[in-house]
Amino acid sequence: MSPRTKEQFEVMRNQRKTLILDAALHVFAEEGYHSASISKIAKRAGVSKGLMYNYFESKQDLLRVLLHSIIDEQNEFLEGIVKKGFNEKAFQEVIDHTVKTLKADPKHWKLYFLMAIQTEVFEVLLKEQSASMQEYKMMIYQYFKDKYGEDAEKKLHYFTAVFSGIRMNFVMNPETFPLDDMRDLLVEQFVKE
Amino acid sequence: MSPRTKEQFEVMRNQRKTLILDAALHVFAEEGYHSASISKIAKRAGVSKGLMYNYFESKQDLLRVLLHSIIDEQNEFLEGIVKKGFNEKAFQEVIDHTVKTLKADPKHWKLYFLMAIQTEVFEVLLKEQSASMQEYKMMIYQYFKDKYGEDAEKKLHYFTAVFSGIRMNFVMNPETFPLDDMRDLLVEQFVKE
Amino acid sequence: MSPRTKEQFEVMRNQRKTLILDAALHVFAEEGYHSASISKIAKRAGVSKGLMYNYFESKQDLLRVLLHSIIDEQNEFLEGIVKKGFNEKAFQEVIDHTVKTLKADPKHWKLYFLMAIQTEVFEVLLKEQSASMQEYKMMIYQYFKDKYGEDAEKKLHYFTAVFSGIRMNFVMNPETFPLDDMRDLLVEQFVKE
Amino acid sequence: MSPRTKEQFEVMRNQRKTLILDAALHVFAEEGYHSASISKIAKRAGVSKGLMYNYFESKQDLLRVLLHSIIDEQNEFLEGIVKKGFNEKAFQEVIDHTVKTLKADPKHWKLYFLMAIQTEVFEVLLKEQSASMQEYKMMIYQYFKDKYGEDAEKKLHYFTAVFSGIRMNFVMNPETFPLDDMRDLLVEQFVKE
DNA sequence: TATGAATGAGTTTTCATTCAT
DNA sequence: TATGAATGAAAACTCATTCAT
Repeated sequence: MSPRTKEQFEVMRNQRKTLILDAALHVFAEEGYHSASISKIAKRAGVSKGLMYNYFESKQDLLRVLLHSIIDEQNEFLEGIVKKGFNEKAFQEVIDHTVKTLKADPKHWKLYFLMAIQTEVFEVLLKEQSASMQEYKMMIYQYFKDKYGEDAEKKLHYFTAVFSGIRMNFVMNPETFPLDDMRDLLVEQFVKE
Repeated sequence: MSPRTKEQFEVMRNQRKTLILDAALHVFAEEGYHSASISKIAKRAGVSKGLMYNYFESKQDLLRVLLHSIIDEQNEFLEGIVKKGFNEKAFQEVIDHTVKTLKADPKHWKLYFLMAIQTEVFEVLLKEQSASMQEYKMMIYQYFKDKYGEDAEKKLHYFTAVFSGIRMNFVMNPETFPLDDMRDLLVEQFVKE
Repeated sequence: MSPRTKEQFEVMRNQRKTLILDAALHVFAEEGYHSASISKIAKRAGVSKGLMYNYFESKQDLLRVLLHSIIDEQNEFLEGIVKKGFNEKAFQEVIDHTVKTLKADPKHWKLYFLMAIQTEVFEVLLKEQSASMQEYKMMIYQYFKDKYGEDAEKKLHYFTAVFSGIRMNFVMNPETFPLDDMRDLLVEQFVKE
Repeated sequence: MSPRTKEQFEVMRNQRKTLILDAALHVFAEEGYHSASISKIAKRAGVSKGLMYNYFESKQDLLRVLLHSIIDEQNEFLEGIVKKGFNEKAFQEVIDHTVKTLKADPKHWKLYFLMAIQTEVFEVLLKEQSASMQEYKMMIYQYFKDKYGEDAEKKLHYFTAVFSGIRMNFVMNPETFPLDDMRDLLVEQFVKE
């Protein structure tokens, strides 16, 4: 046998890793973190239990990696927003980008919300709340201040509730929940208004 | 010494039961169903593991009892609503009653939402969705139909999202989330409008 | 209230004791020693769990007492046999007495065989094999010796097997197993022959 | 190092499985089903408790496998008997085969009788009484009918008692009970006679 | 004497993780 | 790198026994 090149190995590793991550995503999202056993994930991925630990340090680590593919993308996006400065257009971009990512990957997002709500598992991962997240919060508060004056805080909380409600309802029911319609109503209420 | 009377035992049992339920509520709400072990709950309640099974048949049963104190109250309320017929006033009553119960017992409601989102544990308990729940859904749909015409469905989904978003945000942060303000905005948007 | 006399207490104690023993007999015979819980027995007897320990030292003790009511009666009978000397008539008496006691109290005997077969529980109780038991074995061996000569040992083993087989089949199926017919065949084979 | 091949694993598994089954057989036969704890069996087999569940689904399953090695062999034999038609020769074959299997594997048979007598555990396993068992019962009844006329039923019950008595006495005392002699007497009484 | 609440050691079972190959 | 057997700690649950009243 001709020895594989380093690159070939690298490619294989990544394929395997993706395979495992994909299996883990489905099992976690369907059964929750605790009920999802390493065995089930391994079986679904078509690899041995032992191999899992070649790619991931632990079950927690597996979850961490899955969530970070969401978190990182989000942070990156927020960074972009923050750099450009925040205005009505940016606000709408936030909404549209959220809709797009939700639709592109409902399973990941379902997992994200599932974990976000079960504080225990999640908190560890999110201590590390990004700097752009902080800045983003400031900016959006300023945006509401400009738009609604002294009602800003109330409106911001309301928007947060509406927005998270929509996301939650969608990930729990991606087939039937009319995300696009909701997006329109959201824009109507918080952008055009 | 003569033994305790039946009444004395009854009182003791109820005290203990409450004690255990209270401990269970906290541990479940803080750690989720799976991470909450009977041992932890027993320790928190200050009783032995074994005693738990004197009062509740199983861990599931413990959860069931906790959730039913929420579900039953809700069903009862819905029955009242359904009986009276549904109109603007009833709609507002639903909102106000929800706010009131959320504030009265945020921990129970936190547990309720936690479980509702982790389908697995919950489904079993709620197969038994009450008849009034069904009727209530019909009525509220009719209400939206009357109010918004062909936009009814969209608006209903939107309302559902907003409402659940508010409840969710409140139970996750009962100290800081301004529930009363949200109630006002909700009424303004879906009742007075 | 007038204080009860010592005698009255004694009578009550014995009634209670009988009540408990009877309940224990049924539960043990129906569910086996290990599956029979003290709770079930107490419930069946209509007394509290605690009271059981007022009358019997332990679950083992309860079993011991039950078995001894069988064992003692048997030993007493054997003593009688041994005293009178062993002959054809005595042999038939053994058979008839066995049939009579089996029919009079199949539950006790069922328990007896159940326990006899599960060596563990039983051995402790029966270390104390009575002197008359020993003598009886000698005598019956002599009886077979006289009757069958050098075939005695074989015939004795055969008789033992037949006899225990009959008893076993009867206690497992007291309603349908024709004990009287078996008795006749037994006598025909080992007495008249 | 390269991993073991499938065949190597297969061999290992079978060795281990046999090891565990053997340990289980001894512990069950010595202590009965309930007193035999998985811990004890594991210790005797020299493996961890956890490993037991890699090979058997549950304690019940362990018992089931042990008993089925008896039951299946028996059913197979009966099928053969049924096919060939039942006559004096077949009857003798039944006896001889029983003697042979009893001697070949007294521990298994001891377990079998132990469980058969404790109805509770057993019933579940044996609901599945084989069709050949049913046919066999018919045939043997017919055989007795032909041989003894109107006494058939009595004689059949007697034979059942004798036969089960012999088997029982042997498995409880395989070292000392003269099985071969009993076989001869049995044949003499129920075949040649 | 009588009650049943309470305990704690023991049971079966699960599963993330390790390890020999 | 890859396998799956093996471990061990922890889970839910049971039950004989004790104890305060």
